Amino acid sequence: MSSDIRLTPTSYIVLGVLNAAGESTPYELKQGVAVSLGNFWSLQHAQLYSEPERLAAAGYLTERREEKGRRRKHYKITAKGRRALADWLEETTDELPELRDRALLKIFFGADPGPLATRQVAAHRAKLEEYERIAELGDEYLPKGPRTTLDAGIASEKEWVRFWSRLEK
Amino acid sequence: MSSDIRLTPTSYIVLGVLNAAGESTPYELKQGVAVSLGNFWSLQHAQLYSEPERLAAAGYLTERREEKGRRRKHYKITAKGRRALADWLEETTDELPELRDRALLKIFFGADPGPLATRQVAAHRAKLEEYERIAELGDEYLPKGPRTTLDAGIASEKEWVRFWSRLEK
DNA sequence: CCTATCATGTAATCCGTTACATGATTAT
DNA sequence: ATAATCATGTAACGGATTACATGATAGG
Repeated sequence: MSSDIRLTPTSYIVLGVLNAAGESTPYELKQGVAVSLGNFWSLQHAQLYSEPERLAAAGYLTERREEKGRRRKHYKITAKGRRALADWLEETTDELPELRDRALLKIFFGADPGPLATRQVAAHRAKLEEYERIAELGDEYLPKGPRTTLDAGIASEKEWVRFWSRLEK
Repeated sequence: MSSDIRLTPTSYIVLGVLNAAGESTPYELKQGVAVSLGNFWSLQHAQLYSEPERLAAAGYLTERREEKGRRRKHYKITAKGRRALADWLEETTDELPELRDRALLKIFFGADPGPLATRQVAAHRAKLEEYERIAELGDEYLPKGPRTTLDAGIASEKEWVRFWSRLEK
């Protein structure tokens, strides 16, 4: 039973959200992810249908389907799921993120920085403001984890605004 | 002829390297990518075999196979390939990168920041030093594009060192 | 000469994206 | 009522990773 599968970041996102939110449908997952997580790790909505299925088949979630009406699927994390999540949370890692910035890739291959920089500065400024507006809400509205990642996002966006601004001239 | 395919960042990496380096084998591509590009956009070596094949089938590259010995494949960019690369380089974009940092993902879901931060600080410091050593070589050894992305990498690593250091206590 | 490592390639799998489709709700 | 949008789901495709495999070269 429950063939063992590889758990990807996507898996942990589903487990994490489900653990915090309790039983949810894929659509609710989507909502949960979009809010804050989506800013630094976005998912396609289709993944929020297929991934829970995968996890359920392997025993990390239970699946309950509505009998009538929309026949929606509801997922809930199991003990096995909670354990997997907890284990993952405890493991440290020295893996570094990659930038994977398409604009930067163009620069690498010799694109003219000027026009690119103009658009990138604008886009990063907009994102930064969005984050700062959320941060102003105050800590009562944000759990500690999301709050910290928001700080990371703000710091990172500030750096990018600086970087592209320098390139703009 | 030459069914049209979707060009992904991977495609442009192959086109870009091939454009700069001239005719190359997948292994040489790998070397070319590893050096500097690999720091912010890494690829699996297998992709450097399959992607050129895909591009060649669509007319962006020519493929020449050694008749004897290792029967290695040599790829060269075509006029169509150069045009595609040039077009892509000219297009600006306001697409933003995502952080996609696994360590940060753990933080988001409530992992204890301390132990994670310790390892991350060390890893980011090491990367930063590696970059700074390259930067010290001076601009004669670095084309302008790679030099700019190196600067981005340095700025970004500094920011991450600051971020994780703050979390460490 | 043997072993380890580098160089080279293919195959299989699987995850992620894109596309397609339809059932509910809300707004006009 | 009708259109538009939100909510929900499946299917197909393709790119990326992993695993497998073997030929060359260098070091002991």
